[in-house]
Amino acid sequence: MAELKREDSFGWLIAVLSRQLSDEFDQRLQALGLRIGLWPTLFALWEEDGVTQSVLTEKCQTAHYTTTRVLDELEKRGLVERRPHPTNRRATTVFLTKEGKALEHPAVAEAKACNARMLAGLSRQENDRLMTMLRKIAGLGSR
Amino acid sequence: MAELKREDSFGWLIAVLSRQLSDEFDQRLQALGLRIGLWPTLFALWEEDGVTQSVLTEKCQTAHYTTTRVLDELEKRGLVERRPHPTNRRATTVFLTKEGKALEHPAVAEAKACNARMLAGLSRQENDRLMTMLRKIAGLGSR
DNA sequence: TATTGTTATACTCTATAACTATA
DNA sequence: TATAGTTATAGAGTATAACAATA
Repeated sequence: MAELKREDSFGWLIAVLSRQLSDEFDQRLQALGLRIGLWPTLFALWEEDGVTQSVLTEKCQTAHYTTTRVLDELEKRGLVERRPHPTNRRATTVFLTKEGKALEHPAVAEAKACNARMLAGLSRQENDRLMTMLRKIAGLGSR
Repeated sequence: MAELKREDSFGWLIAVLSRQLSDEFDQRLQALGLRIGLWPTLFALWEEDGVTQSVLTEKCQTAHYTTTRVLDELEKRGLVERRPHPTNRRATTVFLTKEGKALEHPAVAEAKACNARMLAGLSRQENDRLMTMLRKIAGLGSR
């Protein structure tokens, strides 16, 4: 008999849910010609574009070389443009193209659908309580 | 302005927490000479050893080739033994060695410490409610 | 023909580090 | 010397598929 039960481990539950969510979301994004690896960067740009790559790196909580490669792919697909920074010649600023901007609505709709499906079994009150606690744990204040 | 806020997305919160947890847990396991990739298989064996690889594959929700490689590594480290199945000559049964069994207590202690640190900001009642909701979402009944 | 397990291959993510160019 | 970004390389996870042995 094990010393710990799976279902009693927060980490185990989070790992299971994370896997379920990323699988489902990745599949949904395929319908838009995207993949989940492109999502954090696109999302950050929908929040605010015209920022430098180092800003994107920080917002995505990823590594600078990952940002480089994701932007290469996004640029190749015509979703973003790299433009020289007006004053700092080392820096590059990143802008969404019209095509990149147009993807926000359908992509966010898929994200919302994904969340809704996962949380379908909870009441509105449970849903709110859950989100509040998760934000607290993730270190985002109670809001 | 974005159509969706990060902190309002269940999926985004789960992804952040999953990353935090796996980073912390992996670091804790290093102190025991383990890594996180070995954990699901070891955990399944602590629950019950002497099972076949296909059973482990199912319990770990992974792929059969992953089980093969993880067991290769565990065997090389002297934590498990593969033995022929008594009646089915295709199948292999997997047993923990004394060393593999001895790791359960310290490894589970790290898992519990990891969970406790993540949930430190919640009251006992919040903790219980959170776990109940997560189990529900993950499809594990309300327990 | 289906099952059990191994191997080959490839793609993504992650991590370290070396590199260019600018500040 | 530090910053911004690119590139090379390697380890780990994941996926498909081919394969051998057995049922």
